[in-house]
Amino acid sequence: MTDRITLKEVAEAAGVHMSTASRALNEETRDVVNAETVARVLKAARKLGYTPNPLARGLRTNRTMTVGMIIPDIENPLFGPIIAGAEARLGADGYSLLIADADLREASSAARVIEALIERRTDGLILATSARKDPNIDDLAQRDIPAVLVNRTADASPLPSIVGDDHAGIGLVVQHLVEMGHTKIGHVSGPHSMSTGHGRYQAFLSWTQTLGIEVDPDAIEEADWYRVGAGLVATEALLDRRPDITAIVAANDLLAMGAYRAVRQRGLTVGSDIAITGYNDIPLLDLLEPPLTSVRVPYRQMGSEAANLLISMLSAHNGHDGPISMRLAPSLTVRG
Amino acid sequence: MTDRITLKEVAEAAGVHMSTASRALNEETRDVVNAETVARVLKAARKLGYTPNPLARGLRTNRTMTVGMIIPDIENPLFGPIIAGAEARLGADGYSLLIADADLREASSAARVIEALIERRTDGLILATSARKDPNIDDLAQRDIPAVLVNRTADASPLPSIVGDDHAGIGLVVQHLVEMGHTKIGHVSGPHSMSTGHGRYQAFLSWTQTLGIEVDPDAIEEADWYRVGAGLVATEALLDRRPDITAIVAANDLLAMGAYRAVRQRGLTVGSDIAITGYNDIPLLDLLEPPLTSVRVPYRQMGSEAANLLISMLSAHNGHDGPISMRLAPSLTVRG
DNA sequence: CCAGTCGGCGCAATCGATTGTATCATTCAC
DNA sequence: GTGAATGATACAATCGATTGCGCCGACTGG
Repeated sequence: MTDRITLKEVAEAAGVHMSTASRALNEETRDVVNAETVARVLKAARKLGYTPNPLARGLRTNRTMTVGMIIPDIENPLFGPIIAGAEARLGADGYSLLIADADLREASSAARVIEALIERRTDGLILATSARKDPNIDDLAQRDIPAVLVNRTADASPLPSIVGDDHAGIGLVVQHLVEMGHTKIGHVSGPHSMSTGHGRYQAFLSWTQTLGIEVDPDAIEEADWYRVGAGLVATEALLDRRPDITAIVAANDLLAMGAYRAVRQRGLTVGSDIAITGYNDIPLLDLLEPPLTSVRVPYRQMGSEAANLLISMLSAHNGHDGPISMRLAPSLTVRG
Repeated sequence: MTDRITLKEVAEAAGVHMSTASRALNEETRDVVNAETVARVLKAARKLGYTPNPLARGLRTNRTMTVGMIIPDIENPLFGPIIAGAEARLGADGYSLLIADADLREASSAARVIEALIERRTDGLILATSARKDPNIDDLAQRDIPAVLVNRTADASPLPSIVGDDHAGIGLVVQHLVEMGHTKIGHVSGPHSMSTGHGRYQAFLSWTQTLGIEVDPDAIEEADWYRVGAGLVATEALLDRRPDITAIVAANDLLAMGAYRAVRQRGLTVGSDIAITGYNDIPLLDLLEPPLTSVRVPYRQMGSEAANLLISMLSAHNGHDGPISMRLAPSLTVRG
């Protein structure tokens, strides 16, 4: 490792004391130093290639300029854009992103990961992991640790969150299907233990009612996981009960793919016999046969808004403005 | 933020001096302290909920227990497993992962990102981003900064790397196609500026020759990017020149999908008219029609091996053992 | 009985920055 | 001309750990 230049060396090169050099280098305190001196210090710093030691600074200021992000399942392509968006926004303000993935199956794992991130003295946390009831969230709020939820939120969350507008999104697909002439629409719902599963389910109920479509509990089946296999099973159950439906709104693209399979297994054709819609608009959907109509959620923006919110919380010298949550508007990608 | 317990407080609670407490808490130095005292300190630490301040420690020891990882395109689902594997391995040794994504289009962007990570005093770097000729890599090696390459490597890289065995992987698909009776096989190659594109291309040449299949430059086309669109264009050019080929080995799944489209646009049927194989075995491929046969690369393991290697480099008190690179064996997932 | 060892700890310097306060030279007001 | 105000900089404490060194008492050997 190359030997690093310290503030003291810069100060000596500029012929001033460390403290003066520090103030000259620091935007905020620059104005208490003579302009000419500032110039001299800056020049010396540039010439020597000075970069402040974040550890020393952090030790003194109690800030690490680092935020932690907890992902339930980093292999899920959903999170790539969220991470990218957050990282870009954080980087613009000099923050770095510490990534940790927690096994979403047990809350204790998430708790451990959160604790590790806090011990690292991260300035704040972005959680992409929450269930509708998550003790960790209340815990964080109680400890006054700056944190925001992204993608999923908790019921009555004490933490601000950035999520997609599931009500609007489901509205898009349901309206689309109705416009296509469908009146018997089923719903393969996501797990109700997650805000997305629950929210989309509620939205489905609400929209079918609003649009005057039949609302039959038998036409709704909950998948116990956001996986293709779970979608297959749920769709089978659904079609067993209601073989007459002509369209299925899946709560997620993977569930939609499961639905594709289930429909095919019955010898029916996706599209002409039964229309299927997805949610999330993950890549490659257009390569399916027939291509899947889905709801596009602005994940990248979601990540960047979450970062934005967290940054504003971290720099709020004044009191909090309370949790300012956001719902991002989705859009419909029509393909089928 | 809760007020944190310091070492001094633990020491006082245990009735010893800071330095003794420090030694007692530290595995390595524990043995110079009386066993009974160690127990007392540990108990006090546990009772008070002491967690060392990584900034203070890092300032003194010059280690942050943090490694940086640079991803060219975090939205590419390929990198999820790599990150997950690395994170898991690093976490086991107390390291955290700082993620940064660099725009792969310009090396200067990568250089900036690398610099930022170094200024953060990361202990080491994992690069998933290198081109075959990458000035950044030589720069890092010259500066003696611990770093490993993952997934892609550079020509004659001075840095150790963990990559997939492209020769073996291409061998798997070519052999498979030959066994299916194909003799006129085309290749849609990835960009030759990347080690994967170049390596698979070389492997294709080598295997066709070994197996006694025709080797015709006209049956090979280089896509300029790992994207569906690029695969489409390349395949069209390929089929224009050689409409008689019966199989295409694509250097990547996305290119394979482009090939699907190109074949269909010509009114041909994928599978019966022209067989297509992919590479990487990204998720959801089995949902294509017909499902895509692809080469599975152990990406998660790749990430964890890279982390493993880096950790061993970081803890090598003795000199380096030189760059120990690895090629991970792929496997074939037959579907079509 | 005395010198030499050694186990066990405490002292204090140190890492590299930030920041409250002291110092000093001017300038200004009255 | 004296005191106060002001601008510019230096001094030194501080953040919380690690670690080289030295001290002290007890034990051992001759």
